[in-house]
This record gives sequence, C-alpha cells and structure tokens, in this order.
Amino acid sequence: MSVRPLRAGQLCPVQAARPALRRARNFAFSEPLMQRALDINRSRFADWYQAVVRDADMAETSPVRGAMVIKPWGYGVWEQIQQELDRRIKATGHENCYFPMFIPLSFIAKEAEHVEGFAKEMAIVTHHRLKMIDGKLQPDPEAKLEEPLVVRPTSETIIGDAFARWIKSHRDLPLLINQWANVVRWEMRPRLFLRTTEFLWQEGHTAHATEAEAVEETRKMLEVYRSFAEDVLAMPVVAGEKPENERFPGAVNTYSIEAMMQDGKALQAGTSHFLGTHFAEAQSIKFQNDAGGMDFCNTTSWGVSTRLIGGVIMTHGDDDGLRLPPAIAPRQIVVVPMLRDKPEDTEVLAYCESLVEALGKLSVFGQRVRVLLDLKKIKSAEKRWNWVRRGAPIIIEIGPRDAAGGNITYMRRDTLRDGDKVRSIAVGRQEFIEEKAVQLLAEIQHSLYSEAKARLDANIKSGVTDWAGVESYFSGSDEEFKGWLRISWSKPSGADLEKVDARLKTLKLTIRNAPSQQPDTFAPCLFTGKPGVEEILIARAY
RNA sequence: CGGAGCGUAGCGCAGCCUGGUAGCGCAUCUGCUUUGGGAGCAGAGGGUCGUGUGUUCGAAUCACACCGCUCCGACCA
Repeated sequence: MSVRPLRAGQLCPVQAARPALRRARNFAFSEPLMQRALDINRSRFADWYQAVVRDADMAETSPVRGAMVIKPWGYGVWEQIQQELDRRIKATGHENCYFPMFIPLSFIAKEAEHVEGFAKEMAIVTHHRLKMIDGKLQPDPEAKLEEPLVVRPTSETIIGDAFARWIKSHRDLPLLINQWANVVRWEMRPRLFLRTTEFLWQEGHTAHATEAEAVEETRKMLEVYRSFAEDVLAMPVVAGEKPENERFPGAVNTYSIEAMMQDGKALQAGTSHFLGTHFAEAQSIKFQNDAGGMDFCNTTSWGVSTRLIGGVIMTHGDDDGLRLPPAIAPRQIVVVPMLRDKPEDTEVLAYCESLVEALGKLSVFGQRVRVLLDLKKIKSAEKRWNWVRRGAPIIIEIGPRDAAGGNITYMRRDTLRDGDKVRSIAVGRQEFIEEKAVQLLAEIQHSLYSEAKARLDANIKSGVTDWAGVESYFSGSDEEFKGWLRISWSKPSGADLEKVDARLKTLKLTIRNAPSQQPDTFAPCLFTGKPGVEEILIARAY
C-alpha cells in the first residue's frame, strides 16, 4: 500500500462515503467507487485535514476568531499526551508549577530580542472594569490599569522574575521547573491545532550554574521530545539545531524536532532552547558560586503544544479519517454490540459487558487497557463508522452468533481494508483476551510508526549539490507531493544567511534544522560553493 | 495585514448570470418491513439564504459596507 498522498486527479474525484451520497453528487464515476468514511481524500490535503478534525470529533472553531473548542475526543488525546509526557518530564527531575497568565508589560520589555520577537502577536489587558456608557458596555476609562498586562505568549520573563528571587546560591541549582498552561499568540492565519490564537502546552524552564550543564539540559529535553514523539505518538522526527534566523527570540541556540506530514511538509513538533545568560542578565538571575563570587545563571526553556495533535492527524490519518496510535487513544478498544430489537439482544449485551470487563483488566504500555462499550442509541453500523473516523485502534463488533459461539469479530484501524473491503477478523473470545488484544495494540502502535518512518526515510533526498537541483526537486504543481532535501552548506550568518533565506523563499522553502547526526565530511556549500561544514534539511513547512 | 475565492438546514451542495419570497442527498424524528452488520419503503421536523444598509411593488438573487472561512503571501509552537 502506498503511503504517499494521492495526487490531484489520481483517483476518482470524490470518494463518497455512503452509496446514497454518490447519487447526490454531480460526479460521473468512471471507476468503481471506493467507499470511504470521509467524503474527501488526501489529494486535497488542507480540506482533508479539516474534514478529519471535524468528522473525528476532535475540535471545532469557536466564536472567538482563531481560538478553538477542543471536544472530548480531541481533549482525551491531549490528556493521554499530558499524562505520558508529564511522567517523562518528572522522570528527568523536573517539578510542576503554575505561574500567572498575566505578565506585566515591563517584564516582557526586559529582553530586547524577546520583545521584538513577540511584540506583533500580543494580547494586552488594559482595564479591570466595564461600564455602560451611552448604552454601550465598554471598558471604564476610570478603571485603566497603571501598567498594562500582556497575556502570556510564553513565560520566560515571569518565571525568570521568580527565579531571580528563588536562586541565591549554587546550592539552589539546577532549578528545574515545568508548567502546563495555555498561552496566547495573536496569529494571522489560524488552523485548528496547528496554529491557534490560544493553545495549550507545556513549558519547561531551568536555570544552571554552568553553560555546559544548561546545554546538556537543552539537548536532554530535545531527546525526551524525540523519544516521546516516536515511541508514544508513533511520529518519526528528525532532531537537530535550528539555523540562526529561526531561533527563539532571545535564545543562543534553538533545537527542534521536525516531523514529515503526508503532504511532505515539515511540522516543527517541539523546541528546546539554550538561552545562555541572556534572560539571566536581563532579569538579574544570579547566584553566589562556590568561590564566593556572583555569576549569572544559564537558563533553558522547552515546550510542546496541542500542535502535536495536528501532527498525529497529518501523520497517521487516511481516507477513512483518523488513525490513533494506541498509546494515546482515549479508547483503545471499542466494543459495538450489534443489537436488533430481538430477545437475543440481552445475551449479546451480557456477553459484551463481560468482555469489556475482562479487557479492562489487561495492561498495555504500562497502563490498563482503555475499553469502551458503545451503548449509544444509534444504529450499530453508524457506530462502527464513527469509531473508524475517530481512529479507535481496535473496533469489536459482537452479534448474536459471536455471543453464542464464544467469538469476537474485530477490525484493526491501521489496516482497516483489504483493497476496498473492510477486513473483519473473527477470533475466539479467550484467545483475544489472553493474547490477541494486548499483542494487537502493541502491533498497531509499531506498524503506524513503521509506516510513517518508511515515508520519512524515503522522502529525504540527499545528493543534491546545486541550486538547479533544488529548483528541479521542488518544481511542478504545489499540489504535488514534495519531500525534504538534505544538503550541505557553509553555515553563513547575518546578511549572508538572509540572502540564502530569501533565495529559499522563492521556492517557499525554509531551513528546518541541522540534524544532530552529521557525517564526517561535507560536500561544498550548495549556496556559496565554500567548504561545507554542516548538513541541513530544507523543506516546505507548516 | 495584502492578493484570490467562498459564506444557502448538522454535513456536502444546487438555485444567483436572466429578482417573484428556498431545493437535493446524507444526517435527524415517526411508522412498517429487514437483520453477520455503512438496509428498504412511507411520512415528518429543521433554514429570517453570514450581518447590515441600499435599489425595487418585490432581494438568496442586484449594489455598497462589515464579519467570518479557505488558499496564497508576511508571521509563527
């Protein structure tokens, strides 16, 4: 099965979901219709993405422009992400805190680059009271704040303020803090999960006595993100360092993990920043060293957000909707009883209940298996397709014959179809409970990763050494799948880097990162012809 | 915020050019039939056609403004 996205016009124009839907559409079908759970396929990737978010019941837009409502199934995925990542953050010695969402304007102003980077996307609170004036409810001019508050776009400054008070001596270091919070960045072009005005994230902030220790922390957390993305989200990534022009405002170095979406675009899925003493100097985060002198701390910050959910959708989704890796599926196994208003319904239900109870006692990925018996009063067939669209890893259907024969019939969401046909697999109840269930969940987790990993590996092209090669690789229609290029460069900076960036921009390309794994020797710089010092990934990006 | 396109029932769309006061499929509800699984038949509910102003005897349809969405550009986790 090809994992590459379908190209425009490659398949029938629309893969209608239900037979009757086909009649409603003004399309002439020359080929046998492929019935899918979505009414759109990945050839129109942006529309497909929105359809998955909607049909999988993940989220919807809200009355506030750019802000989204995360629905139970989408939030359930976030809760799984939080739970497992929180465990890993704590396992590396960090503690959770909570800081205010309001930051005094003067705090933000302290670090010059930091202000510049965020000034354009700030929400500002200026009043603390409303008043009816001329029949209109509006901010009371007499209740103006002496100092405006910005709604945090990130918390370096307010946490730095606390750090300055908390840290006195080298014995207070390292200070390792994390917080789960919402942040606001006034985005011009919102997209559900990928870029919203308000989003949920986790932000780690640490302070260290030495540069070496802070750099190590920065890399350690990048590695936590890499392994989390790959092991838990089944989303292969390339970890590496961002070029100078893509750094976090105020950082010395920024590292990222980059994931490849099914349209070939790169998604920055997590970042880790070494901040040097920039914020420490701006905010006086100092400590007395063991020789009695005063030193500035070296600080770091790192974060991942609800954007990860968008990454999961665009990594694993198919033409039937979402496919969730079992490790983050709010429900890993969903049992759909096939009821038909007949006496044997009672037996079917009892059989389902005992099955769900037995499955719920199993463990996988170090936790109890999450099972749901779907008793919603809608047609059984409708239930099945709802769970297909939502991406439940295993969907079990139980009819009277299963109940009587001690069997179960299941579908794997990752390999739902054989050609166009849905694959329903029958197996003995005991066998399923005792071996299959756990084994299948592990297998699905693994197979989703392998599929995505194969796509990533197959679509990072090396060996292009000149600009003409870049142009030809990224030529053609924008609808077409384009992967990434891995090229050698001389790592220019300042104005020279800007030139490179401008050139890349003509092809809508950006430098993603310089992968951590580098070869021993380098081809000459693709841009300047000078000796190469590093390999970087260039790609179109979200 | 600039360029383009689009906003008609929960979803997907037709109607708009050539104004006469709203239609299709899916979904929803009811009844009957059906039942190893995305069922059939009959009937029903649901829309002040994004918002406002204007033109007109009459506006989903024409004009203007605003709002929102999508794509492209600038910005970004």
